[in-house]
Amino acid sequence: MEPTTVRNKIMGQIQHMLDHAIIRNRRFLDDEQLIKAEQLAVLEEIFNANVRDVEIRELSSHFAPVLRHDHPVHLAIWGKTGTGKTLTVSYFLNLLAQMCAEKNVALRYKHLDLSTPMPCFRALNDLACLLNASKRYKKGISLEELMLRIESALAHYTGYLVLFVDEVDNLRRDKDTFMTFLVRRLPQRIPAKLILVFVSNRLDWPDNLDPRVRSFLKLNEVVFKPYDAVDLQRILNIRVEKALHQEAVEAGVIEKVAALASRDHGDARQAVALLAKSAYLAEKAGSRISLEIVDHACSEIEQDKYVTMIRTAPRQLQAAMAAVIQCVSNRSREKGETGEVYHLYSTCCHQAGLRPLTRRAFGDMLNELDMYSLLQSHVVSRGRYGRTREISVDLPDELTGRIYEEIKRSLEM
DNA sequence: TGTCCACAGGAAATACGGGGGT
DNA sequence: ACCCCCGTATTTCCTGTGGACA
Repeated sequence: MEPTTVRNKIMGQIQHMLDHAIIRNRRFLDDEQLIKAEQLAVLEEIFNANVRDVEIRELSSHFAPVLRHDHPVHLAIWGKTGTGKTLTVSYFLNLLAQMCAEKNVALRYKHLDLSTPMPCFRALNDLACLLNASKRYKKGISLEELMLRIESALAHYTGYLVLFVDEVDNLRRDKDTFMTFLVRRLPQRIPAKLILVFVSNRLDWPDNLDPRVRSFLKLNEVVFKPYDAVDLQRILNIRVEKALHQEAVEAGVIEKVAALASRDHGDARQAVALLAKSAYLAEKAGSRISLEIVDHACSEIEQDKYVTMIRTAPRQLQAAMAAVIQCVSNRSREKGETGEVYHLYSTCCHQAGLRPLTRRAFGDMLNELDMYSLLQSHVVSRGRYGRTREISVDLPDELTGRIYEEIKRSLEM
């Protein structure tokens, strides 16, 4: 091909992409990439659209006594993931801190983020870091020492101290030690007026708490309901304004994304992800975002979930899945049965340098894969030819292929 | 009707691994 | 550094099962 032809072709393609640009500011489709101020700006708009109104009002009435120098009780907040608990509370506490500053009420708030599971030690350590009371330790310092440092850091502070403990149920071991410290010991040892705010996504969270702590803990409760379709539409609209060229979004797209998201989770983050994927696909195809593209994006996200699930699964589980896929596809047969699949599984393990588990454990793995709906299995009895499980894979062929490739890569086979 | 296949799946035993205490 | 403890993963052992077949 003539060099000029190639050049023209490439330039034409680039021009075409520019003409059909859909995404104006990619960063606004992914919260991770936004800096704090921008996040707050987005939030502000969301709240201005009357989303989370009820919850904010409850928070307000809970904290109102602070401005009258009263001491409110502690607060527990429940809601599923992606319902905006963390963001709403941070936003609210920011505002509250501002208001208090204006009215000369001393108030500090700290956000203790337990979004990854951690034992009591790390939680205390993080808290100490937040209060500038200590540096980060891996070990080598006793819990008592940490507690003392926290206490001495606060020894001269007499105002309000709001401690926002995010995702409390991630406290692994010794959670009672931590809770006892926060609920019983700390308030007695420091002059500050302590207000604890616990966020959790499980309703039954206080149930497995030390009864002594629980009875001591006076709680007010706020529940965050999942977003409904209308809320999600508002949230999405804001994102569209910031991130996309509006004319590239066909009518009904937002409604559709919102409906899909509210139907099966009500998680705002996932709704935005779906919008982002749609925009991305549309841009790649050089078209506007249409309803079909949303469907397409939805199924891709769905598929991606399966692939990441298998990618992050333990290797044994991967080997088991590989065996099932081999059995179902290679022999052009619909169903596999336990004995045969187990045999294939042993071979897989051998190839991947794993020690095969026993049949018993293998059966449990099949159940697990079934739960993730990576396969379907049910037991049948074949009379005097014994009982077995009929195992089938009910996923699009293309997806099965992707999963298999993923496993091969991961197991190096 | 009894037998027996080829596995399911429960319970208890055991191995493993990581973290805490000394 | 060492040992102990505890929660989890896996194994071992075992009983149960539906229906074809004789």
